[in-house]
This record gives sequence, structure tokens and C-alpha cells, in this order.
Amino acid sequence: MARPNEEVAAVLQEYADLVAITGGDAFKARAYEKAARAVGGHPADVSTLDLDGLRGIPNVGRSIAEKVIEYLRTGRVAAFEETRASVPPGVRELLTIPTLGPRKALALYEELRVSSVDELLDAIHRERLRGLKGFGEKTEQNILHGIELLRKAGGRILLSAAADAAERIVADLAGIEGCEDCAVAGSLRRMRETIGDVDVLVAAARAEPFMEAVSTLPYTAEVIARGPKKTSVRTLDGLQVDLRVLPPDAWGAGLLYFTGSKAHNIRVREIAVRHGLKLSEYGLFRVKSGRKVVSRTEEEIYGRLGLPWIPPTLREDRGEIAAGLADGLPELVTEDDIRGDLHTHTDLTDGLAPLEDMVAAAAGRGYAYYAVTDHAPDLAMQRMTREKALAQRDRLRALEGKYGRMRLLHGTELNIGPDGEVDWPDDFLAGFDLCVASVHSHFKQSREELTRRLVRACENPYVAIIGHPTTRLIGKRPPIDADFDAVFAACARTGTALEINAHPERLDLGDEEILRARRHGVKFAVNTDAHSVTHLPYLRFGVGTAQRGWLTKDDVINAWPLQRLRRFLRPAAG
DNA sequence: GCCGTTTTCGGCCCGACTGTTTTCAGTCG
Repeated sequence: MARPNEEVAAVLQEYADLVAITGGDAFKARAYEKAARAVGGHPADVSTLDLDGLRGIPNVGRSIAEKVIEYLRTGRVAAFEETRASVPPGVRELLTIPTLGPRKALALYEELRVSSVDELLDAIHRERLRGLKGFGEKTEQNILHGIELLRKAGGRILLSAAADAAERIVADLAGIEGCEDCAVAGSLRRMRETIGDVDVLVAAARAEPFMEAVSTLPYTAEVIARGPKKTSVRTLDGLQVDLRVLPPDAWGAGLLYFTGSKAHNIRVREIAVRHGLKLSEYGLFRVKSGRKVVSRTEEEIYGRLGLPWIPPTLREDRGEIAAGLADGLPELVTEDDIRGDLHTHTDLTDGLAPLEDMVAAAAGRGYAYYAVTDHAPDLAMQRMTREKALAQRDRLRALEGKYGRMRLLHGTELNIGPDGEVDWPDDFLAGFDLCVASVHSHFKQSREELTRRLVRACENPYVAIIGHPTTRLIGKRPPIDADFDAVFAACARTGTALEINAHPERLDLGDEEILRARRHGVKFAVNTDAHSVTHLPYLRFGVGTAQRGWLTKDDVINAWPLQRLRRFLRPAAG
């Protein structure tokens, strides 16, 4: 149920993979990959563009533009079909295993006829990889480890994908006559970092029209179960969606029940029992008489139990009930509190959009300030130089004042090297408004080395924010093994903020680390690390994660007014 | 296949690491 841009990007990426797997021209594969990325990050809906419009997208030339049009018109690209037919789909699946690229996938297929992850596991267990050229013992271990990592994600999908799907369904169902309310519940409403299945609730007197609608939506691939109260479907993307229709009078009780978490619900029910009440998805009832007390809204139910309304992002049984009873719930930071993004890229390095487009999009979001932080030279592939950075600064300064009161900050994302050193010397760093510093390589250093490395970065007076601190990629790469309590302590001591990277694949720091870091007295920055204008709205996933870490706007430096932020970024400069 | 041009070809992000080799291919950021 991807939007047209994502759908087209996926088709182009598939072809790029196929070209690589079949040993085709590596530059051609690369060209398709670049085009896929550009289409995915393009702000305009590709299905509304003509040939010239498509060719206006960077890295999309005549040939690809024509194929995109063909795809949008017919749902397929004739030129891709032959290559597609020559490689079983499962071979491409092998590429999702970290450390396994197209060359190895091809060797496995050609030599052993392996064409799925399961077949690969089987081949390894039967020691069929032994003796295969280029596959030693370590390779085997790495593949097994990679598969384990994949399996751990266990069919759960990224928050952003679930949110896209859910919002489309909610919009479609809300338009049906008789719909009094429609909302997502479950782990998506709680903004967990991955989502198993999507729970959608509707309040309506008659359930049938909604059961029928969800079963026949254009993006519904399969009806798994259909009953009077609940229908489960699988979308074209393979996502399971459970729809439940509630009587409007039981809306609050149903929303509470289906939002969870299970552990939170158990705690709430325990309180109900102590009040001589019982709570179900139908309402709050007196135990003795069975009479209903309240059920219409969540506020009423919590209120009757002596609790304030508890934000869904806190409902994990991490002390929110006790805090609520003691009137001690945090006033959580909200998306509206965020005054600016402090970690973003442009096409000067690996971003997709020019500086001017990114700044214009930021202004459109109503920010009070906005930082551009392209990569520094130590990430060699980005080819950054002092001259380029300074030229960008001039361009940025020239935009200052063009967007009302939005102030522009010129920053950089430094690379934290193996010993904790960063790209540029102090005198050059002093010229930036802020420096984010992040780990991009050498993930497998020892715990001591990694810890020392991050602590050293914190101690650099010019480093204001540690970017994506654990470097994990959800379902792809585990967090680095550092002593993060030592890092958090160093952040608190040196006045260095920890990033909450809002990219749905990262969400780094995650909620648990935020809770730990917070106890050290650390400040945070919720940033998107946007590489295109379409990434700027990812902020909400970062804010959701911050909320799950119990953060208030005082904990988040980019919820502060500019003056206070500047003092934090550059204490030396006053 | 895209792009830019000192345009219609020749380059394409560069370097490091890992594991497999014994000089290099594959993968990653």
C-alpha cells in the first residue's frame, strides 16, 4: 500500500538488484539504485508527472522515465520481465542478509541452486557451503548471524510503514456513513519502534458496512478472518490489519483495551478491582450489580479510577500508573514543541535535495530555526572539503531572513574515528554553529575502545550532539557494544546532547536507553537526519520515541528558544 | 543507465575492512 513514489522506487530497486545479481553492468545497477532513491525521496507524487516532469528528478533520464510511465500505466515494465524470470524471487531475498551481497547470492544460486533464506540455512546445516569458492568458515558464521538478526525482527515492520498503512485505512473508513469515530490502537498508537499488526477501531452502531469495506479495499490482498465484531485482512504489503467495530458508547473502553500494552491494562484492571469494579473492552462495571459505570471515553475511565488520562506512549507499565496516582506524570514533549531540526543533509553530500529546497521545506513546517549538517571529509565517499563547507555557509547565510523569522544554523556531522577523533581541527570547527558527531564505521571494536571513543567525542568542546548514538539499524544491524552508562555520564558531565534520531530505521536512541540516559541528567535532541524533504516529517516518530522515554520539552534542546539553544551549543562563545 | 561536457563519450563516491586468499573479491558506509 505504498504510495506511488515508494512503489516505483521499489520496482527500480528490484531491477537494480537483479542486474547486480545477474552480473550485469555494475554502473547500470548503480544508476537504477540512484534513481530509486531519488524517486522515493522526491517531494512530488510521481504518478502526477509527465515524461519531462519525471526527467526533472535527479538521476532519472529518458530511459527510466519511460519505464516509470509504463509501470504507472500498466503495472509492469516489459524490459524488466526477462531478467526477472531468470532469477527466482528468493535469490533476491538473500540480499537482505547482512554481509551477503549480489556476488555471493549469485554464487549460491549458480553453484548450489539456493534460492531462499530457508534453503540457504539448509545448505549451511548440510555443510554444502564447504569448499564453495569464496565461502570459508567465517563467511558461514556471518551469514548465520545475519539470518538470526533478520529473524529477530520477526515479521514486525517499521513504525513508518505501519503508520502509512494505518492512516490510509483510517481515512478510508472515516468516510463511510455511520462512522462516529475511527482511530488506530495497539503498539502503533503507543509508537513502539516496530509493529506486529495494525489495530484499527471504529465507533459505529452498525458494524457490517465497515467489515465489508475493509475486506474490499483496493490494497486488501486477503481476508484472514471475518466476523461480526472483528475482521482481519492482509494488505498487498503483507501487513495484517485487525478492524474492530465498537458501539459508540464503548469507544473509550475499547480504545483503552486495544491500545494496551497488556501489562498496562493489567495494572489498570487491578486498580479497578480494588475499587470493586471490573474493566473490560466494553466498559467499567460494578462487580456486584454488573451495572455500567463509564465507558464513553478513556478520560472518564481513568478518572473514575483516580488516574489522569495517560498518554499512550507511556502505557508500558514502566511506572506510569504509580506516577499518575501521585499526580507525577511528566508533561511530555510534543511535536508542536519542537522548534527546529538540528541534523539534516543536502545534496552537497549524500542528501537528495539542494540546500534551498531543504530550507524551504523546513520553513513550511513552521520551524523557528533549522540546521544543515552535511558530512565532513573523514567519510571519504562524501568528498567534503573546507572550501565546499564554506561555500555552503555562504549560500545558507544568503537565505537568512528569506523565510520570516526562521534562523539558519550552519553545522556539520562529524565522523567519530576509531580513537574518538573528528574530522577537522578546532579552529575550523569553531566556524560552525553546531557540530553533530557520529560513529559510521569500526562497529566491532571492543567494548572498552568503543566506550573510550564515544567519551572522547563528548569531551571535544565543539561537539554538541552525539548522532545516532548506538548506530543500530532496526532488523539490520545491532547496536554497538559500548558501556552506554559511561557514555551517558560523559554527556551529562560535558554538556553534550544525545540524539534521538527520528529515522524509522534507526530510532536511536531507543526508548529504553533514553530512560537510562535521562537518569544521568542528559539533554537530548530529536532530529530527523533528513536526506530529502520527504524525511522531515519523520520527526513525529522521534517525538514518539522521546515520549516513550518520558521526556519533557525541558529535556529536549531543540524544543528550546534559540538563545538558550545557542548557549548550549557553544558555551565557550557565551 | 545517467550525466556533463573542454557534450554525443567516458566516467560513474572512495576507502577500508573482512575473509579469503597469497593478491584480491565482496561488502559496507
